[in-house]
Amino acid sequence: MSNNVIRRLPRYLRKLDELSESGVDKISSRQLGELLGLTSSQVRQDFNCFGEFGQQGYGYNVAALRAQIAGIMGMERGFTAILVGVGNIGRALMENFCFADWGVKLAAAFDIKPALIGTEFNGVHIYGMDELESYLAEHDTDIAVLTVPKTAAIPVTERLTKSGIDAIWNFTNVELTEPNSSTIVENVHFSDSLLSLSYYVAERRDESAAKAAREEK
Amino acid sequence: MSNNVIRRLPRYLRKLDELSESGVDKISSRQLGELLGLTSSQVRQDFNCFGEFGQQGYGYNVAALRAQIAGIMGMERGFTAILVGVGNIGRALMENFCFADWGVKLAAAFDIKPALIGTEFNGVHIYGMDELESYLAEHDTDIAVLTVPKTAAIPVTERLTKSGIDAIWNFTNVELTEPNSSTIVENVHFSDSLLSLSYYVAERRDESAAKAAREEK
DNA sequence: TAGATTGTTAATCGATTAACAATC
DNA sequence: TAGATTGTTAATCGATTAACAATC
Repeated sequence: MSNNVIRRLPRYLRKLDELSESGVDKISSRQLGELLGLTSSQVRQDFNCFGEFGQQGYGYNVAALRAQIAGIMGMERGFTAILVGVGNIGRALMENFCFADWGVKLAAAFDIKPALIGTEFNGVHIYGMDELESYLAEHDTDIAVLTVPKTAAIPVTERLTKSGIDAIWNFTNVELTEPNSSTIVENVHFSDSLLSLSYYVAERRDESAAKAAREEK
Repeated sequence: MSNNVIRRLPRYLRKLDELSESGVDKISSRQLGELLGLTSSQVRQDFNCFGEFGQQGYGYNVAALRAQIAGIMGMERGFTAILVGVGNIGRALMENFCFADWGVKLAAAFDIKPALIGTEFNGVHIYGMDELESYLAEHDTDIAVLTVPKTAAIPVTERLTKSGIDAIWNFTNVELTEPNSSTIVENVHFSDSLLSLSYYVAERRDESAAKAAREEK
């Protein structure tokens, strides 16, 4: 399936949740497209990749479509995750990000700081880093959330993959994607995001300056 | 400029920084492409969007190319930012994310919690939310980092845009992009990222299961 | 039934890849 | 000079959009 489609599915999901909350229970591809800045054709093509979710002449049932997309994204599979590195970002995720809302169970966290080991954040137990391998040997784990400092990124990743972890949600600003690795890596690169924003701001400022120059003439 | 190209530029930049640190001072489009999983054609096309950065028969000078990309991304423009909402994510950004590395000056932060107002994080002063408008009236500000709780996202965004902010780095899980708005919004949607990862994990598990079933037959 | 909207095929558009002359 | 690699045009590929028959 095209990566572009995969990246749009979560947006549909969020918008459908929003519509549900507002009491909307049916929607057409045209309406949904307008809400997300997409054409109705694209919306229909996206859904048709996975089957027939709508009803001709009627549109899509919001709840049913939501459930279909949730299924496609793997939200009903009971995936479990561990978080490695309980620093600021790790803590922000543990305290403010609701993994369960997206079908993922955050089962444990790991850190090297003695003061943190044995404590809990939001009901999640924090183990010492030396317990990582033994924990993973005993608990089926699908995803590792990597929130360690930059310098620890590579060695910790090696320990994780050696213990059989094949999916990493990477919050370190280190490129983990290796050419021959079979590990699934999803990067949250804050710097890339900020730089993209910076580019568009720069472009906007140039346009304003050009416009001002034209008007002065 | 194509959005795809813009999203690749920060990756080139990070890789070039890495190469610089390792003492590499020239690189060909083929080598750079291999490091990032791109074809040499694509690398050359991307750079040619902005001018001629290389030298035939030689390749690209790492430092010069890095400087060119930094310029394109607006890193030399001295953009300033404020951060609104000093919760866990806000604090994680203030303490661990080096805005200066990407050419952005984080000049101030804002929160409603009286205990935080007047304190500093990493050298950045925290103002009360009621000082937001007066601060923005006095200080040229290019970017607002939005790290407030979900419920505050929309009202705070309105206050920001009314005060002339035209670029928002959005960490709330709320869709701010409005059809007719001229505000530049860059979203960091953790949930979208996790769901994409979840999709690829689900796909991988299905493949493994299919393979196991084939072998059993 | 008439109107609406899907599912799906065909047409268009844009992005990536291939190829190669220019040139260092 | 010979080899290497860019800059750039042309070819290919894939994604988006348009169109419309099917059908609720």
